[in-house]
Amino acid sequence: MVWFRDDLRLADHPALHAAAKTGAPVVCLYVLDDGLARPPGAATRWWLAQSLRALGAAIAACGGSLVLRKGPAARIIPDVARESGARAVYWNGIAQAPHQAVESQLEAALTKLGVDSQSFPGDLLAPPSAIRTKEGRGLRVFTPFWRRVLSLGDPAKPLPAPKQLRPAPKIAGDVLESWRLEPAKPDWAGGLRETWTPGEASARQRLRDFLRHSARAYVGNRDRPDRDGTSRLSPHLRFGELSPRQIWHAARFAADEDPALRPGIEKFLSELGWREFCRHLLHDHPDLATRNLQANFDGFPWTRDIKALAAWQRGRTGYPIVDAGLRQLWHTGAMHNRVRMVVASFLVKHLLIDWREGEAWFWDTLVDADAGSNPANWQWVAGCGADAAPYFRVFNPQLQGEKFDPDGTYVRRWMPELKQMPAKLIHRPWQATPIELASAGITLGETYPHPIVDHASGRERALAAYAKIRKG
DNA sequence: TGATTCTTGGG
DNA sequence: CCAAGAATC
Repeated sequence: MVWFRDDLRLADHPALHAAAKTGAPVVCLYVLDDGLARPPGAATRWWLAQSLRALGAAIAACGGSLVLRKGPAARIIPDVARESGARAVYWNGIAQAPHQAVESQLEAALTKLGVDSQSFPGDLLAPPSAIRTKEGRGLRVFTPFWRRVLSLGDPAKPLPAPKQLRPAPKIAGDVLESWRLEPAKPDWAGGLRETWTPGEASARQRLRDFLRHSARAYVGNRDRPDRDGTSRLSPHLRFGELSPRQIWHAARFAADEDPALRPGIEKFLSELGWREFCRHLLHDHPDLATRNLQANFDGFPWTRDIKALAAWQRGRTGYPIVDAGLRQLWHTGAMHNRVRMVVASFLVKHLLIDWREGEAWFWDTLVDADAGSNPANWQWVAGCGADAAPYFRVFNPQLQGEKFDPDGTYVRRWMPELKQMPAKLIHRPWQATPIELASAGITLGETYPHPIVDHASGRERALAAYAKIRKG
């Protein structure tokens, strides 16, 4: 039996590969365990449903079948092992405390039943145990961390997908729809369906397309939300439709074939490195999503402002680049990386709202919401993280817009009310004259809001608040 | 993976 | 007056 988790693929799946190699019939099992780790948000639940459908179809095409069960994994899996007469249960390990706890409970339960169990690595380029300081601590700064990972050389070559699976005896399972992972009334997932095709096949296609078409100009384009320059692999990676080492080897191969890709590939792989870094951080700090990594932030004077938080969530802050980002998120379940930094800085610095509020919103709305990356990067922006952005770095939303979306293409795409605004003014509508506003069809305060905080005074307020906790 | 303000040196 | 760079938040 193979227990599938955040590894919804057939290729480079060490547990599945090992099970298929035994030549015995293989039961493929996915367990929806709401009590394990952090309950998924609405957007990731939607993705999970699509990805499970794709995985089920792929397994069926090899002659096997995917069994779905709901409940505590440590109880369900031994149950299914007994029902199916499984001799062994294999899975790919997840280096996160709650998952590791379940893995060891499960191992004990299976041993009691006389069922063999085995866990395989495959979710990371390097295990946390391999990247330690002399004192045995995890690295807290990205650059030395990534250097250490690179110094280990290439990770193992990806494993092939099994060509055939011997069918196992029929086991009762849930119907996917009964899990109600997808929204029904209302069905808000239209924008997600337009934007994404979950599943392993689509993930591999996207990787190929990226390496073929976007890697060359990645360095210049990756920070430009108005261009199509990023890989958009994050949700596929989040659900393990691709493994990091598949990406690593495909990218290296592409760079070897075409040296012109090398700078882009190097930068791209370092982004994979950030994912790795965040997961290692989560391994060392299981409470990453709730606790400031820098304890002096525990007394930070956050404001509770429900109305400002709601304005931010719905993209009604009066800063076009911020609002466009949050609308893109609401519609598609994703946001361009550059804009994530801008909206996060705005929430935490201009509005002085606790980073956990923003983290929770992203957790619920992002299709790529990741237990490591999401909290680690929010902490980074807030300045309380391991390798934190300096506290005085307050993004100016107007300048960020003008620099990274110079023609306003990105803003216009997500903010139809600003469509008529000329590029010169699109990132600062509050400075437009009444005539300019009228000819763009905008009434400030009605069709588009006034800025909910003034940038200069918001910046001063943030610096004053951060000054209070500085030395602590 | 910043922004702002002040200084400097050229026109 | 302005661009470029340094200092500071």
